Amino acid sequence: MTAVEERGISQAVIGRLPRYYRYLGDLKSEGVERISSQELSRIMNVTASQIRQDFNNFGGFGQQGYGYNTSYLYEEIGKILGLNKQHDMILIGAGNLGQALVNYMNLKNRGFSFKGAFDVNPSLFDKRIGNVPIYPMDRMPSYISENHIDIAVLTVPKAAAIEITGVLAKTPIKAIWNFAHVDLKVPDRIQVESVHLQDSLMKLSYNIRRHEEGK
Amino acid sequence: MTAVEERGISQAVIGRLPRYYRYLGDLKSEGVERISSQELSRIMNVTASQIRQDFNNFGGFGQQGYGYNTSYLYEEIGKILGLNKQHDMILIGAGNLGQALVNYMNLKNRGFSFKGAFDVNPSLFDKRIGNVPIYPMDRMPSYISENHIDIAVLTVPKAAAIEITGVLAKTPIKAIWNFAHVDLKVPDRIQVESVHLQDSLMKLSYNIRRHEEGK
DNA sequence: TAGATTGTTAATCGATTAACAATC
DNA sequence: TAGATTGTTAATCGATTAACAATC
Repeated sequence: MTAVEERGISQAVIGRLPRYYRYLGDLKSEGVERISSQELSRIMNVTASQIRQDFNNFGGFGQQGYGYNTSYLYEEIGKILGLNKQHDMILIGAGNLGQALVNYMNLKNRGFSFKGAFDVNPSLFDKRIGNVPIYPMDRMPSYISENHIDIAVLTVPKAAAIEITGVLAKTPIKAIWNFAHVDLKVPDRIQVESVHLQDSLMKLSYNIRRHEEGK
Repeated sequence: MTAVEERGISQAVIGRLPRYYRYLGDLKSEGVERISSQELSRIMNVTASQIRQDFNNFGGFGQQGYGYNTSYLYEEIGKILGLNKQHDMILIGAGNLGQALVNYMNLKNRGFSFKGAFDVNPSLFDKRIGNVPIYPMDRMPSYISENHIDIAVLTVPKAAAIEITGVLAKTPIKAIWNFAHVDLKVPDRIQVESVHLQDSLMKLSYNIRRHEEGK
């Protein structure tokens, strides 16, 4: 796999990588040393063809007549996903959802770690979320520069999210994990991934209605 | 639009409906009475063709030479998404994330409302999340039947999620909104929508790496 | 009526699946 | 070597975009 070959992978493929990673992690901890695309296709409920095509976007990870080495494939997909690197994060908006994310991520995901939180509410400034201190919002830009923060996690209302994104665009932040119900406009150098909980619930609602109406 | 015509809408289309709904809601509250597919395409950054095709899956909502009536289109998409119906929900797993979701949803989304929460931790049983009481887990199945609960929101660890899904399959629950990092197996009559936060963050991580390596 | 814009068919594009030669 | 299974090309399928006739 060379850098050049990785050009132009579709988001459909990228979107499937975390799921492969999860299943391979499970197989690995079950002590499964090798797996064929056929076996994996049965477990994951996708076609073996798709599995082989997906992996081949990044070069050959398997061996004819043998299959894939579970540990090796797991590690390689981890590298593709950038999970071998440390990602330092800040929380912007220390409300319920934000606090839950900090507690959740700092326990489970070693590669991703919250270093600080920011809010506009002064009553939070002497508090912490677990070990993570809460600072006033206006210290956010300098904190990002000084502490080499990679990812800003946005858990603020819509209007605030747009405003703060403007501020973030002037910092060396690399990415925004957006939980606000709005599409953010950012320079190309900043990656955005949005979690639109309302949209997710609406899809569920659609499927309920559709099933009830017998379609 | 007849029931028959709605057969076989692709998930790609369904996935775009909440975004249309959001933009139309914004336009409506800005006082915009009509909109053409071309104008909307510019605002939403998709093709006008796709907009017209998407809407036409559900019948004609527009008028030649005029465009679409913003309010009417908004209401119709709302109906397609089942947002005109009340959805009663329970929380299963009253941890950080679960509590955040209850506080978040009960404030913002009138159609979706949490009626109760369930947990295995006895120290929570006399507490509430906002107005929502927390009950012992073993009362969950009877509560669902007696209170006609539509949606169970799963914010428990992986192993518990699988076990609880087995219990839910024996109740008249219509849908599961799953936040556990696992793919749930359910009977066809139960709809599942998963929010895999780890997967979302991994996609972001991939895009950071890819951008840094100049691809 | 003339202009605008939908609804809808046709063309294109991309993603998925099938097939099979290469090779371990 | 023979069997198994990948890597990869070809075929199919579905989704997106373009084009334009219908019609408000």
